[in-house]
Amino acid sequence: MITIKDIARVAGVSHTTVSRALNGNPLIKKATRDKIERIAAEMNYVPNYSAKSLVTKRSFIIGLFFSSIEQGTSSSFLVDAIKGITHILDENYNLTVNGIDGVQHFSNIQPQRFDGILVMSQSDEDNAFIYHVKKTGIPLVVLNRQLEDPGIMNVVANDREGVKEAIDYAVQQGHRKLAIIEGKPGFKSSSERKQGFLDSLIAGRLPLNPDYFAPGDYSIESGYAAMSKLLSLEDRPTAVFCSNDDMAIGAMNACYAHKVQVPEQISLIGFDDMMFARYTNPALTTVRKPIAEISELGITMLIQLLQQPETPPQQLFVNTSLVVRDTVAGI
Amino acid sequence: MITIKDIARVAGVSHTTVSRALNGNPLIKKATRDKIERIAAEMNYVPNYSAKSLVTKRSFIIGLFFSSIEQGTSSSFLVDAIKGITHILDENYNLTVNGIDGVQHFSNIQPQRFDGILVMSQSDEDNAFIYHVKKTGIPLVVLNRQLEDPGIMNVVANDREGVKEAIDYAVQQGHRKLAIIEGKPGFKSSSERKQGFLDSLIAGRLPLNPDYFAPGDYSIESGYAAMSKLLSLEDRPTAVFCSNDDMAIGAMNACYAHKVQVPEQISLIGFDDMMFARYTNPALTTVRKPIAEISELGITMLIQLLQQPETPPQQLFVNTSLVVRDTVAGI
DNA sequence: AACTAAACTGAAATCGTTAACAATTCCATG
DNA sequence: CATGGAATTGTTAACGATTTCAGTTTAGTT
Repeated sequence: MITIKDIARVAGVSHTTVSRALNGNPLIKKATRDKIERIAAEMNYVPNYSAKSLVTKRSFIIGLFFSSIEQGTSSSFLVDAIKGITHILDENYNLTVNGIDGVQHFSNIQPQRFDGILVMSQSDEDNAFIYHVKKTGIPLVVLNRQLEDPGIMNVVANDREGVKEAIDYAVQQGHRKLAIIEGKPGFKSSSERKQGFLDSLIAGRLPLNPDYFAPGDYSIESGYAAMSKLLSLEDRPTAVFCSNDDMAIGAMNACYAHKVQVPEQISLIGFDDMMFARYTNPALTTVRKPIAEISELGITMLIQLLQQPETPPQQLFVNTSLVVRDTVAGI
Repeated sequence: MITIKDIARVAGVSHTTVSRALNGNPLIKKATRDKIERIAAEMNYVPNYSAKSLVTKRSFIIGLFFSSIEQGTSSSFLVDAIKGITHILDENYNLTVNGIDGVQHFSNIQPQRFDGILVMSQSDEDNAFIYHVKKTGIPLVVLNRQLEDPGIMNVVANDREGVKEAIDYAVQQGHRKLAIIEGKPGFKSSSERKQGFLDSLIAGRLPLNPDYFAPGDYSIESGYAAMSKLLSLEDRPTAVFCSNDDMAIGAMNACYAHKVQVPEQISLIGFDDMMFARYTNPALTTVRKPIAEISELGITMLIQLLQQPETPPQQLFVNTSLVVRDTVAGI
């Protein structure tokens, strides 16, 4: 492996000059700089990042942390996030992917190891981790889950608004008996989406039937089970909002199993707009949650934070949008 | 940040002794070691990985490279791989996730930056990258795509066998007119699966109808298009093998659109067994490809390779298995 | 021509760790 | 009680970069 000293020898200058030339230090004369750059290129020089890190105290590693990657995180979610980030992040940085639940020792999370951290948070339980990171002083952006703390940079979708819009649409189509299959208890998104659902019903002065609130946990299976329960009701709802698309798919399966026609007999609305939503049968009407955009915005903010640590934390919202397909019928 | 020198001062020994004690060097007396470990724990010492890396020339970073993460890689694929790896990999290592198509400068891939590299390869085009890595001497394991080169550690599923088994099953159900929707041209998996398809037809002495070979590219859309073409044939096939589940979903949608009943009028077989395969309607009969197992085996081999660089490269096969659900009817 | 400020380059220290080699301590032995 | 080898521990020099501070050119003024 060749080092700046090798280059210095060839160029007939000191290694200090080489370091400066290669790092764009303005003190170096153009002629010298050009010569050094040429030689460095010829010799296929690549800086030793460990040495660089040791003295500059930067690791060139950005950590992306999910609540969990083993469970509860749907795959489109994870992928869209990674896509959004690698799309923006330049090649000098390495992106590492971890599950918070896999972090045994918080002590492994320190400034020397991560230049910045993105947390794709789904649950309040992430708070311990988030506050640890904050305490270490590592630049931090929390995505996807709205935080109470205004001291942390936060990028989220307005789930609540998005759901309200979708339910408004269903109401407008004539539905009066609306049910919800709720998300995983404890997840902020679950309560946000439920709130949006309630907002719409209340705005429309519709009755709230306790039977129409079915518990779920974001898994396909739970959607199936919840829907089965709703279908067994004497007074069935005419439309069901599923707190994510996975559960909507489970719900749709339950309808098939019970020989209930979608949307003729019951309407369905999902949330996320994952890749397959367009390809269910019938195609799923859902609320699009722009995870890729959230991630892109998040990494952009993080880079900003790396360059200007004094950037004041803000809370940024990304808009969801209603995607009308074929699972909601007019009444 | 506290260093081994701080600990040394407190413990009244030299920093070398501290280093040795903390690294399990057998030369250190038990009493001394215990004392040092206690102090280190009390002081919340965490080693500086940059410094460690600089002198040991190990980066504690494992790179996971996909052919692309922007396109062509289905999300369940990416996620299952990450899951499998993080499941095995211990916390001292960082896992970075990259797309080969995002690597601008091969020079960034050097031993000082990666202790080991896993390539989840889908295309011959990855070869340039793979051989660059091999040349640098970074321990390397290539997953998912079978290589010609016996000098590289390689973990793959026996796609061909798996497909043959699936087609044999369809034949056994009475099908004689079988079509295939092929995978992305240039991808090794595409030709392997096609071979498995051919193997079965040939073994069953069935005719090969050129109309029954429809091109695809692994995307849902291409499955839809290919199926539409097959359905428009005068002499339709009775069963269609789709080279992955995404295309099977597209194909199923085409059937719906053309009001063709699955499996009554046409049978469908997929490949991968992704999470949603169980939840299509009807549930998809498919070949399960154990990406998580492949990844786990791969990272295990890689760790082996890190510890014993002289481990001879081998080619390991992981078995696929036929998952019978509801898209293949008897004739 | 002499002087001075600006422009540029270099020497040496530093980051936190490991490792080669040297030095010390400890005990059993003669 | 000296002695010698084994068992421990310490000294010092890397590793490859950046940075501080000092030194040398260069160019501009008088």
